[in-house]
Amino acid sequence: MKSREGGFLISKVKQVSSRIFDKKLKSYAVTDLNSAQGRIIFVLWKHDDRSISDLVTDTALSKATLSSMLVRLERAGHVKRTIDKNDKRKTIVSLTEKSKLLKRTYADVSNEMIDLFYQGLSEEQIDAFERTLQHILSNLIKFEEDEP
Amino acid sequence: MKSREGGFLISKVKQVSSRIFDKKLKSYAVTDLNSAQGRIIFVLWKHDDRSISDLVTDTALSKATLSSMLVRLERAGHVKRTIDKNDKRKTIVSLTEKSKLLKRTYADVSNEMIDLFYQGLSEEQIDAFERTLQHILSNLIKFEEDEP
DNA sequence: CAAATATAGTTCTATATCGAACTTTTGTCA
DNA sequence: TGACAAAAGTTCGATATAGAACTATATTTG
Repeated sequence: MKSREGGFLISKVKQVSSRIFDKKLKSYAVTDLNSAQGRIIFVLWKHDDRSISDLVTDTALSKATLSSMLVRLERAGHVKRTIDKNDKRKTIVSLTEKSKLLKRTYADVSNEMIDLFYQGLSEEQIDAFERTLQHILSNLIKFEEDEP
Repeated sequence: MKSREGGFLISKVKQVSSRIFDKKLKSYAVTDLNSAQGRIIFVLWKHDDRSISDLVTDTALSKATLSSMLVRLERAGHVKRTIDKNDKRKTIVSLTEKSKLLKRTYADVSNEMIDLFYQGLSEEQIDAFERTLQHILSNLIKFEEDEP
């Protein structure tokens, strides 16, 4: 059987790309948002006013992680948290104007990252890659849901 | 242009798979080694007695991260550190007997992870995926080396 | 309806991660 | 050779991350 090390490779890619992403953000004078926080803001740009449970699903982070990250994001003025009127257990996380202004710059950095990622690969290869990645993510999420 | 989010997907896959890996290790009664530490031990299994700089290359972690992780790994008895006779700046990291005994169990957990990862994919798809992953990693590493 | 259970978040504690600044040792070169 | 530069690690302070235990609210069920 062939030896596989997809998980190891993914860890390395994640490590290096986070470092580069953070450096690029700084080079664009984005000093009060890092790549980890950006992942959370990113999902809110796609769908604002989400509960923390929703963000757990969207980001694949634990609720403990999100809880503390949101404190920092709120302190930095990127999001605000309000309690859901209809269900007082829920917290609704919303973007502020400040974070909306960052969207364009963040998108530029993201695009630079994507260009770097996929340098030297064809559209077909990229399509196949992202499809496989999505498939792997589904496998993992299904597993995590089945044995909590 | 098509919207790409490979980096975002990879972050999520890394997040979920690390959580699952840690849970699997515990289920195998491996309580004094987690997945992050395992990544370091893993490269030492492939090539023992490496300097910390070598490990920076092999693991894609920063030297600051490795420095503190190795303290914990040494304290837990998984590795020992010795100063290179010929170059006193260098530290040589070596596996202990204890960590060698873990190799089989760790490999079992790794294989379970790989099976889960690639469930429902063909050998060809997996080959292509790992090749692309390797390509992306090369792109990133080259970039990081070029602008330090 | 009251008690039991489930859901949503927070807090606590520990590890992981990194950049920047630092020390020590080695290498270079005028 | 002596000063300067480069290389190898460590330390420090900050953020990221998660499991376990906890609080508060909502839902289910007898």
